[in-house]
Amino acid sequence: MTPASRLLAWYDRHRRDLPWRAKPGEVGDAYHVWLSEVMLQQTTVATVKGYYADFLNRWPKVTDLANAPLEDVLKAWAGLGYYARARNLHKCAEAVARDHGGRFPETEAALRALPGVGDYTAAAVAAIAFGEPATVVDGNVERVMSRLFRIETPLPKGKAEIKTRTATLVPRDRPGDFAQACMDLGSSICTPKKPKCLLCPLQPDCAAHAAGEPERFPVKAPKKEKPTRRTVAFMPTHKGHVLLERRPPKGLLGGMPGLYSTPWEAQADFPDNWAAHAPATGDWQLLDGIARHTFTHFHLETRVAAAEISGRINLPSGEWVPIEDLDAAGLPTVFVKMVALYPSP
DNA sequence: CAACCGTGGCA
DNA sequence: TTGCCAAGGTT
Repeated sequence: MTPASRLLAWYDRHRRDLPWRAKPGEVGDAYHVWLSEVMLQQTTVATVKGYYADFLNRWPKVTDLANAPLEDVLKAWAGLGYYARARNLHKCAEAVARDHGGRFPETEAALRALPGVGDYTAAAVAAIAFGEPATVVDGNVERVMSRLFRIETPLPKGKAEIKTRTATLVPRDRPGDFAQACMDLGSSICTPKKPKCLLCPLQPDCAAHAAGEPERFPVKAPKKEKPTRRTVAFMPTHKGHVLLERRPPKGLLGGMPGLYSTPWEAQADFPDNWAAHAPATGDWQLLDGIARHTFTHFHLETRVAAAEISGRINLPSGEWVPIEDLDAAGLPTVFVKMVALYPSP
């Protein structure tokens, strides 16, 4: 018995039924596989399920998604995070429609050239949807393989070695199932903390288990500390509406709607000249409470100021939204937290 | 190649 | 409460 055959036998017994997963023996639909893989980047299965169903219901084919306005796609993506994924998702759909006749290319290299498709996603779609013997390496596979082979090189440097070792295991006949089996094993058995080695089909092959130290792997480079940035955000209201800005198309929360605010800067306290950054003149009053949110590389603390705006309004990029419709405005979570400080009637 | 880029769940 | 982490990609 090889590790791959042990793993596939385990997979056939414990296979999870997921919305984007093909029935046993069937090949996956490339559009479904791609959409799910992009959504699953750094995002949990539980979170993705609802978004995946919404997207497929609204845009049944990749050409439908290509024809949708970017703004609609961003709004449907709101709350999922990493909004560059949504921008690239739309770009990729356009590329498939325009350059590939509405069908996904079937080789790993051609997939890799699409926007938002990196090494992992290209390999996953190639293996799962097209049966190509591609080597799929995600966070789960890194953990499984670093333990199996007891790889001491810290991540991310050790990823090259992990991919090389993984490639030697990929079975030519079931590369897609092998990839999904590795990921399922990593998420259910070979977990970061307290791995269930007694239930693991690879236990007989596992070097880290043999050494009695599975939890020490994968070895990772030390992380940097996150600074805290502080800002004052503005809720300019007018007859039951609030003024939102459209953020610049790239960068943090790019292309998404949000509240106007002072610049988000690392500082010991909230800015005292905040009123100078208000998007309109008014009797600005700081609301009670602090909204806290953590991004990938910094913490953000926000105080919110509100004012009823009267007189002439002249703000080109802003949009007035009924306060009661804010939950449907497609706001990123950080702004949902800020808005929550505003007293509800 | 290191920095940038969200969010929610959980110990 | 805090840190960790989850089916990564781009620059």
